[in-house]
Amino acid sequence: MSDRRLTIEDIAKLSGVSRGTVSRVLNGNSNVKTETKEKVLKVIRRTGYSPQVYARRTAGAKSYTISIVLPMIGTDFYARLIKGIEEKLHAEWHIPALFPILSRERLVWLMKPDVPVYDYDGIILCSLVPERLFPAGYFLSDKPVLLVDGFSPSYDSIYVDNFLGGYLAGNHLVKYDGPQFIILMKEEKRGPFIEVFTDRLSGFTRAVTEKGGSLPQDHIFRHDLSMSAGSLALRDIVQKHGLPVNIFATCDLYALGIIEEANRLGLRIRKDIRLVGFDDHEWTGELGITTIHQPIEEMGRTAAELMLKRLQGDKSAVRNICFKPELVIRDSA
Amino acid sequence: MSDRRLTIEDIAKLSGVSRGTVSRVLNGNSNVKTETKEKVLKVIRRTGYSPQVYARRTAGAKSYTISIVLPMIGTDFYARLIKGIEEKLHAEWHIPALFPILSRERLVWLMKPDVPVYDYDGIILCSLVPERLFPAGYFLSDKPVLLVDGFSPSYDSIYVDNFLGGYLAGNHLVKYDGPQFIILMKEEKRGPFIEVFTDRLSGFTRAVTEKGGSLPQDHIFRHDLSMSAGSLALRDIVQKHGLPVNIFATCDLYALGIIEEANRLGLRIRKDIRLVGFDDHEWTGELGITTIHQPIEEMGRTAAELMLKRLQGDKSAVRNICFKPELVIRDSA
DNA sequence: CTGAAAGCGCTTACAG
DNA sequence: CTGAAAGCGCTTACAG
Repeated sequence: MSDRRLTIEDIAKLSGVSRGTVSRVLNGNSNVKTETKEKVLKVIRRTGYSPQVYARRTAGAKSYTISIVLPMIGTDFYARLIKGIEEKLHAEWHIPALFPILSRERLVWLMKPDVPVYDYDGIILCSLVPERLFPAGYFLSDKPVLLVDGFSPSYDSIYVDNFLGGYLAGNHLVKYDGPQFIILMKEEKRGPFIEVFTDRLSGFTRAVTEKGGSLPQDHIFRHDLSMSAGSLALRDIVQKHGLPVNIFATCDLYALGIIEEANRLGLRIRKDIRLVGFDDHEWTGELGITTIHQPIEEMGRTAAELMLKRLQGDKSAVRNICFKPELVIRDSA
Repeated sequence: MSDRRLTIEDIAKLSGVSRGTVSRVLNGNSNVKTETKEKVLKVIRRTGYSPQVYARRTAGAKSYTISIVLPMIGTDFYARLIKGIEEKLHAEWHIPALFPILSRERLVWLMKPDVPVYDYDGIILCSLVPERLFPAGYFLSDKPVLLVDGFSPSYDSIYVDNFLGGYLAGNHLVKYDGPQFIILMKEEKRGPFIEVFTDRLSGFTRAVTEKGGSLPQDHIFRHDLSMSAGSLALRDIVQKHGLPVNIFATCDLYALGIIEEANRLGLRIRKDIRLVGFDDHEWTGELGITTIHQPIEEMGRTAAELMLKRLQGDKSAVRNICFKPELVIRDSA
């Protein structure tokens, strides 16, 4: 046997039919006599032949695959989002291919049109803003493009009202005495990624000031996205400002770090430290963290459903779907 | 302008050259007169033309993309592994496309040959065992296939000695008085995924029994992969067995849950509970968790390097590269 | 340096 | 039901 990969032509010869017939049994739709079909199938099984996916697509077949571009993997947020997307896609026999933007260079790579991201039936961009991503202001694709955890008037967008989320947190924390603090992720201003943390800060600030409070610059802690960032921030806060304090941890991971550090410092959650997180990840229940719920899986499912509709040819106006976050009160505040 | 996507033919006509010449400037390798090149480039820019990736590949181009099949996203382990892979791939202008196996159905999907996973230049399988995955016992691909966090004599494999990891943990914990416990993930026996936790259990058991100790069935806790599993297990252990206890948390996430629960129960780590984790994730340092270090990023980098070599035509014998885990002693034991 | 042509591995009307 | 043929959008020797 030669080393080269088998082609449809080989299978045709081997089973004594034409290339077209092999293609028909491969695709299973059109009418092929059972007998012929069996004959071809037998050869396929015996030889282990498999068609080249890209050749099929060159010839006009669908890929049944959706590109998902996302800033990272490894966080609960994206794991839940992808889970929601996968769930719905799967039901319609589509599947996601993930392209994480793990480095700055990958961002310029994304702007090249001849990259496999654009190779599939549709594209879901997570937490990205096309207007800022592309110099021309628009996205390089003739396929349906949809935004999750991101907003643009020009694209289907599924997102959550982060300002409101911050506001709800603030509105709850101001009921306690003591100063207000916030810890959030450093975000590039008007960079390619959506600035959800900045929105949460804005909403929080609004709530605090509305009640006559204030949020001085040194009550705002910006860090990278990690548990230890929460620990660090708490240490700083307690050292400089004493107790009690109220802290809005703009993601649950920070809240976790804060609780850890509080334990080490022997501080009491709720007494010394009032804490509100963000995301309502599964483990926050057990830890008694009061948090802002955002329907992450549902956003994913909604996005996938809309994408599927677009793929079926739905040409209706751009949809912007905004979910409302909710305060989930538990022990920590 | 018509609605259909521009083709290379359109660009050729528009710039008054042949299709071949457009292709040459697109690929940038062969000699094209600067003048001609500029002319074509201008048309490309003006029209926003981009070539179809799959058509290029049908005609023989490489994809510069590697499929990564992995059981989940959202854990530190896979985030670090992918980071390592991406790093090296990126240096050689290749990129990873991620295909998480989020459901059982996706596993049977994976066995279909006409699926985009097999569409790229190479395939890296994470934590999967081809012999068990495929009925025929071998993998359906004519491209290079490589295993990370998995082992097979028939495929390039990059993995860590999990038995040794468990042994090191046991060897350290037996120095303390009190009974030994282990918490690990439920794994399907001889399922498609590699059973790393079972290996860690075996190593641990060996160390414990070697020193004359024992590990009764009710000292073994099997759960899903979550922080709260650690909490649950600790509650059970303390309730039934009193203090002090020694616990091998076969992943750091369990250790985190244990520390959380210990705090809530008012138990002292190291005094009441001696704890060894697994993975040495970044945040374990801050928490003072004694843990088993495995070089996750390095495994990723090594895998990517080897894959790149295979793509360059390296036909040398199958490589099995086994990394040794190390005990990192901190406060928790 | 560049055009005309053959070829990549498929699919899908079009006939019969 | 099935073969022969045209076509998908590219690339790449082959000439000149």
